Amino acid sequence: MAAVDLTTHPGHLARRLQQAHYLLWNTMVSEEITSPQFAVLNALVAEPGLDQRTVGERVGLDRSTIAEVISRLTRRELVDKVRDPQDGRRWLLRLTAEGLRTHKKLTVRTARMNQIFLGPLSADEQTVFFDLIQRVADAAEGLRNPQEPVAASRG
Amino acid sequence: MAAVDLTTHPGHLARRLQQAHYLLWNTMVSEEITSPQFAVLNALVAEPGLDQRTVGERVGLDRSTIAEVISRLTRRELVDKVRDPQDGRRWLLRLTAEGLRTHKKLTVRTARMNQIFLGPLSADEQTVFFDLIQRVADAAEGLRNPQEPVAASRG
DNA sequence: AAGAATTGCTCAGCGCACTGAGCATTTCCT
DNA sequence: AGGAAATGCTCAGTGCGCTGAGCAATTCTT
Repeated sequence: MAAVDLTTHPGHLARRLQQAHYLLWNTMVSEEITSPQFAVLNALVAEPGLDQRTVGERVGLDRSTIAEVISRLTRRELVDKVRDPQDGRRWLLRLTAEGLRTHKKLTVRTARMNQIFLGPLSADEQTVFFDLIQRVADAAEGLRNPQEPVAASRG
Repeated sequence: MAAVDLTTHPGHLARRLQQAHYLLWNTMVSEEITSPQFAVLNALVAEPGLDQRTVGERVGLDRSTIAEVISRLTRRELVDKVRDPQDGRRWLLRLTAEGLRTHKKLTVRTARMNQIFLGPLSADEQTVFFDLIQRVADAAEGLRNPQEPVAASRG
């Protein structure tokens, strides 16, 4: 008899929120391209020619996951991958024409979907919603990636 | 040049929030038992003898996922599974003694973790945080599971 | 009582997400 | 120049999460 109320557990809420989003995305945006895939396309629109690791950093995906996502995008010919001639370890990534078209199309649909998704909240509440989630996520990420001790400042 | 700002995309924020939580859980709560697994244990503490589908409903997992989670929990001997003698389609689920002990232990650690996780927010903000996320998630789930039309109330 | 529909569960297939191990290239240090 | 360290990526393994197809037991209908 020590069951806990999961509605006060942020992890549980985060999972439910993401699932709900996933379903809505599937019906309103695309059944082919997923939300993380869109995030990658978007990162490459902003900064063409990024390498794989950096793209992962921009969208918040680790080395293994970003590799898989990109392999799916290249298989669909939305992204091009070429070895960096300056540094043979890197793959440089770039959208194809088709990739750019896809990004454009999904941008519109995503905006529509977000409106529906956030519909239950007033404009003010939406702002708060973004702010709170971001602060929590940023702080937690900070716990894992402790800042470089900013060089040795004595002591 | 039509890149979008992902920090205003609830889906992206939800994913980051969940990842951040996942990492913290791993370091502060358990490397063996995951958050969804804990949710299942918790549901069975509250209502012993539930069937698989209903547990899934309680914690927000679909039929396939709940089957996998439960198979891991039974493999670890935290949960017992017996055929319902009244209805041969059902598996009835119940915690083992070990499962109960595990739930107890993790309840404590989870509470500690939640404090850290929500640390960046004031008490008031935490309340708002729960409220906003829950409203959005509930509404989105409602879109997918439209209420039974409450019988035919004329026209 | 027999057939149809429903229900609980399993299985295969896809995709996201992480870790640890390992490979190849580059860079850094002596 | 030559070895050590760092860096970008891949691979194998585990777990969550969804869909569609299918099986077996139950319930509903006639």
